[in-house]
Amino acid sequence: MNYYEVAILKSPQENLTYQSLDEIENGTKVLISLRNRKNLIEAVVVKKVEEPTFKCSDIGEITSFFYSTEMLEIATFISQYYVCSFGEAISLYTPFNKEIKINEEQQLFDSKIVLSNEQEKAFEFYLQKKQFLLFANTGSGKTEIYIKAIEKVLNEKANAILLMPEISLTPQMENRLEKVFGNSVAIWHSKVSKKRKEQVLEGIYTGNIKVVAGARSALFLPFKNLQLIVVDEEHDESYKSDSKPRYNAKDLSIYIAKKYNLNLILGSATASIGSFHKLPFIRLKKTYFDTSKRVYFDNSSQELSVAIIEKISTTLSRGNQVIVFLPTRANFKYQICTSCGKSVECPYCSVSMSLHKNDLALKCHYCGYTQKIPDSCPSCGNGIIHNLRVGTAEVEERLKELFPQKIVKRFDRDEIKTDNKLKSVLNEFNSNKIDILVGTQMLSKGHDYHNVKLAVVLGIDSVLNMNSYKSRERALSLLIQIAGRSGRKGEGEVIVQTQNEEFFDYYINNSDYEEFLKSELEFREGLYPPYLKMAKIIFAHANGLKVKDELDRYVKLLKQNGNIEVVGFGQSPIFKLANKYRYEIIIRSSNIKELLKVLHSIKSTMVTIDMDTNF
DNA sequence: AGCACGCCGACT
DNA sequence: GTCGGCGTGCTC
Repeated sequence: MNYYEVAILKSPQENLTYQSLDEIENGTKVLISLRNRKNLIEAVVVKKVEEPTFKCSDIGEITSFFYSTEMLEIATFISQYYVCSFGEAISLYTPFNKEIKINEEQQLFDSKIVLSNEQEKAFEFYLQKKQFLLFANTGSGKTEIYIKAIEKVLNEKANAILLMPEISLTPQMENRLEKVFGNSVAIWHSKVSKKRKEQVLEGIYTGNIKVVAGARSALFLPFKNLQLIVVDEEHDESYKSDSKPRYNAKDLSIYIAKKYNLNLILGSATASIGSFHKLPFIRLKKTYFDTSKRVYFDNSSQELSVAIIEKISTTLSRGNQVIVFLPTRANFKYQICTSCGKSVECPYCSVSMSLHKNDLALKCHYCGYTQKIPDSCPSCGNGIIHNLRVGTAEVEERLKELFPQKIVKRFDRDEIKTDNKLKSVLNEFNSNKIDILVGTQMLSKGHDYHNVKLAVVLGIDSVLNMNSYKSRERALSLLIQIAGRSGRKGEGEVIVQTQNEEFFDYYINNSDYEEFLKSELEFREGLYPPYLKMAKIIFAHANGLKVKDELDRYVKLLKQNGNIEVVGFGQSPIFKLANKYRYEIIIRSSNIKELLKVLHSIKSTMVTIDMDTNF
């Protein structure tokens, strides 16, 4: 009889031991029974072990799917670093299939791309360093370098992965890749249909699909000979998963590339501080079109000041387009009573609800709860609910009043719900059928706008004033990303509404982002990442008293540990979410081993651990 | 995470 | 009396 340690897929429980008469290789996917469950469940053989002291059950079925040694190793790392079970970590992967034969036919690609001198230098740097940060201004031609690098790897019979945040939002990348790699490239993200995913997997198994451009999950596809990972817009915080395992696909890419000596390109116009600290970088500043950008500041606090309206008006009268950016989604972020100052809160989550004018309703952004707009304040009964902080729909309405002869459209998650809608709005905009596009973060994410000569940035102060050590990085990179959308060909203007002109002006007009990264690194030394590690311990339970007790118990316990520091603790920013009360503890340490030891020692059903949390 | 067990209130 | 609520605890 053989005995095997087995990890149960998607289960938080520890590995168990099963027996079988068969000789089973490590990584094989098997089906087992568990005492309390009626159906067979999926598990992975981790290793062969000695006969245990307790009685074992038989392995029910051996499948033809298997996880490679590398997959098992990386999953081990994930379970250690991001604090989850091995079963949860390995579940991120799609296994290989033994039954499908690989098509060995060699295919050569010719991108026909000729790199500029600057780009050539960056490519040489890549060949020399293997893993590097492509710190390249908007419009300096990052994509050509990605394609060249992918082309080279594919022509050496290897595979490549290109990670992008929200790839479903960037159809132009898809087009460019398909032009060069044809049927050998596939797109992979959560919105790809089940049927298409099966096709793509089949293609990866047979070797016909050699490169995948995708979201986080593309990192876990069963490529036989992965040699390159490209992480586009590497500063983007959406690479961090917010469900268990809470891994960061960018950080994991760095880990994997270093461990297996793979090629790695992290690309961004506003490089993250972490990557800037960790990797050699090359700067690409020159843009194809000689763009001259002028950035103006406006310190008014009205939604649309006279100066802003004038700028928009001038731009439009010259036949050019305008984008207007806001950090919030709905019409107004907060509804505040003019008499008692309270806002209307969601009954399930302790957050203020947002106004959706089309539906005449208040909507909770976290749980989706919707209610009618109350006629008077629900707290004091006599005040009127007043709108604070403007949103996209409100600005859209205002602009339509101001420029009735112009076409104004909204570009946010409420408006753009499908791929087709996205493509059609982008098409309309790029063929000049829309004059002003009003939107949120979505506006800043890598789209090419050809005729935009003015970017209006509203509400950036609310990003800068958020209570996080990352606020400055977030606000400045966001501003630069949006500014990059204006004047891609020729002259462009940006007008920023802010009370913090000094900060933005210094790094935009007098200095640059590299300078900012260096000063920020100085500021963070000894206090924040990348110099030390931070983690958040989240406590959640329907019983508010119970969870508070648990929090207090752990605060006391953690404060006694000399190897880590309790930075803070208390109610979560959203105290009540989906009917659960939430508290959190933030800890940090320069000693990663000790930090992880502490995190692994926490055994509580109320707790979720978030390593390298996006504060 | 599931899933069962078990101990309490409300129904034919 | 038993149906079903979800709190607690276990899974080789």
